[in-house]
Amino acid sequence: MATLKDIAKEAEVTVMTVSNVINGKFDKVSPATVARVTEIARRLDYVPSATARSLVAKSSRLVGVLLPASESEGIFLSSHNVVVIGVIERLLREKGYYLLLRGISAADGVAGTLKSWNLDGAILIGFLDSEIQNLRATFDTPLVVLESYATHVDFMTVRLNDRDGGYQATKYLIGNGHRKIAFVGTPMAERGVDRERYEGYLAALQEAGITEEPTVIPCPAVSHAMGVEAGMRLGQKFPEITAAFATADQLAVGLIEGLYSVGRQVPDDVSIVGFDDLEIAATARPPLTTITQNLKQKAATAVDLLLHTIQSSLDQPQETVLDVKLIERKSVRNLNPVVP
Amino acid sequence: MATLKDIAKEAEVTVMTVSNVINGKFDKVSPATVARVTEIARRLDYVPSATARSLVAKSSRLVGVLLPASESEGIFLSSHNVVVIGVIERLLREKGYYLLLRGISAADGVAGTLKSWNLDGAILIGFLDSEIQNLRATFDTPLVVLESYATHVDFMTVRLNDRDGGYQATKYLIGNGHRKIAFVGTPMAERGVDRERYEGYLAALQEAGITEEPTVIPCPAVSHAMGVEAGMRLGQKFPEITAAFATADQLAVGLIEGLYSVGRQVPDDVSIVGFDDLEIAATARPPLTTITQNLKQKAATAVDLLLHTIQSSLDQPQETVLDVKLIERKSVRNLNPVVP
DNA sequence: TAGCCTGAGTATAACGATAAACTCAAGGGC
DNA sequence: GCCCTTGAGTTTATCGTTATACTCAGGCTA
Repeated sequence: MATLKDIAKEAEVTVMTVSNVINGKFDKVSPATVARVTEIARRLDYVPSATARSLVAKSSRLVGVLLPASESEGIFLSSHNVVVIGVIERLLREKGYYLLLRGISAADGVAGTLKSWNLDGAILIGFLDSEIQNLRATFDTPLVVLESYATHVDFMTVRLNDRDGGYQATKYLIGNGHRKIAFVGTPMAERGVDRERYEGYLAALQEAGITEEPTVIPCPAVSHAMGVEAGMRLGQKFPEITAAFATADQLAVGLIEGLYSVGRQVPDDVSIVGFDDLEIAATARPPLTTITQNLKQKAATAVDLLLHTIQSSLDQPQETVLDVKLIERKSVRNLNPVVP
Repeated sequence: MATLKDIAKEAEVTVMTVSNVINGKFDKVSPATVARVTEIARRLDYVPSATARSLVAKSSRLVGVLLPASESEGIFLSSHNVVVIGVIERLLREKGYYLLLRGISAADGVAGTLKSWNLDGAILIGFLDSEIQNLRATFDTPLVVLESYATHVDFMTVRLNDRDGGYQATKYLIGNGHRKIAFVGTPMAERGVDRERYEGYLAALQEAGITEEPTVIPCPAVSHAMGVEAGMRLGQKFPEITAAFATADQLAVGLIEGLYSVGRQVPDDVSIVGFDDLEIAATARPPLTTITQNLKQKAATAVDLLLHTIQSSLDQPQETVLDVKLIERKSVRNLNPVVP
């Protein structure tokens, strides 16, 4: 790898002059020298050393994308995090930043030696409240938090309007004539999103004047298998239910299968609305009506927020709430009489 | 951030002595000094600067994971690449390396300024032959290539035994009494894996003495929608076909739906075997019999190969072919008469 | 007692780049 | 003719670490 020194020797100037040319500070250098140095740099295929630069500059142009890692399995990338990370990567790249991907395991001294890279900032995805506090204490760089289940925010956060998601899903079911609507999820969990979604669900019920006790099928995990189990339970123990709102698409897809296995069809017997709009939602049978989030917008907001904070060095707590909307597919049956 | 200098000042020794303590070179330092310096380092929460280290050392402890990026959409992470990257991340982390995730777009000056980080090595996932040649020319560090569609290999590669996969899938269908078996994929494409799988398919047919011209449904893209289309075509134009081998699970799942839409059921009317064992294979209806690959093994092999090459600095072309196996689910019907 | 080794450091230079201060000749104003 | 400015660089110091060579006092050997 060619260095400034190599170019300087060949061009018979000092490294400083070459540095000035490379960085476009032409007011210090004669046009003839600029041309000569530029040509030599191109010929030697010169690329400035990022490590040397970040040593002298305050900035490393390195952004961490941090995810929780279990001891045995490493990081987990859910299918929407995959999209989010893809968008983050592209935006950072376009802006001249580099992405350090890193799993943070609990045992790992919180962030281990990650500090050594002098990150300009980091995006945290999917951590619990306490973990975020730890990370925040370790890094003095700007941090943006995504997919946080945190209850109180004293850092930059981007999250969905989960409450409105629950509300829209439930209202849609009600609009299709359903009144016995189950909630499939964990309203009381540490997973704050489900609590919010549950509140939206309740609000919609109340607005429609549905006063009976809501039916909740708790799901301690978010997985297909859990959904199947929930579906079987729902089908067998709650025959009066005509619709369900599931707080995750994996659950919703499992639900369809669980219901089917106990002889109940979706949407003919039970209607379902999911949440997340994962790939499986579109390809499920029937295709799943679900709450969709603008993942690209989420990622872009996070990157914008982070880079803006890095550049202005004003790191203020701030919460950005993104809209969600319902996307209509074929998992809900309209119970309303047809108006002629 | 505390530096060696800060510690040195407080311990009243030179930075060199501190450096020796930090790096465990105790033969140069008295036990008393070791204790004192260690304590101060801990108290100041010292972490060595990776940038400074990689400037002086030859090694940066940084490994690139490079993926193709389209101009508009950024990198694409298929669901098995997600698993692969997760495992790569964990293994690198355990070994003290850091992962730089980076999309490479064609327009991007091949690898742009990525060289500036002085990567110790890189893992390339999913590039075309020509792109790999370009990247190889840009980087003088060890490279391991995964999911390559390359036809000839003059670098380290880890790939599946695609031919055997095609063979196993087809043989399984034959074993279940099928003789009219379609191939759904692109045998002639640049995508070399399909060609291999096609060869395995042909080999199995031949072995079973099936001599009729094979039925091929070409699929220029690998997507659910493409599969649906193929399924409709298959169902309508080839009513004699009782089974199909699809070279990707997305195609297979689409196929099920396409067949269904023209009135043919899987597995009752048509049996299907897929390839890849994506998450959607297990949750499809019916659950898809498919060819599965050991993704963790693939990732681990790549990391081992890379780190070993980095440490021994012996970069030799080498091809590692991993076994695949068929995983039996419910998308194949047994046509054999039941033996009493 | 001169010479030598050893333990415990220190001093210097280097990695690649940049910021800031300095040099030094030519040209301009009055 | 003298002083000041300007253009086109150069010099020096610095970022945080590490490798290598050096110092220097005390103890040991012959």
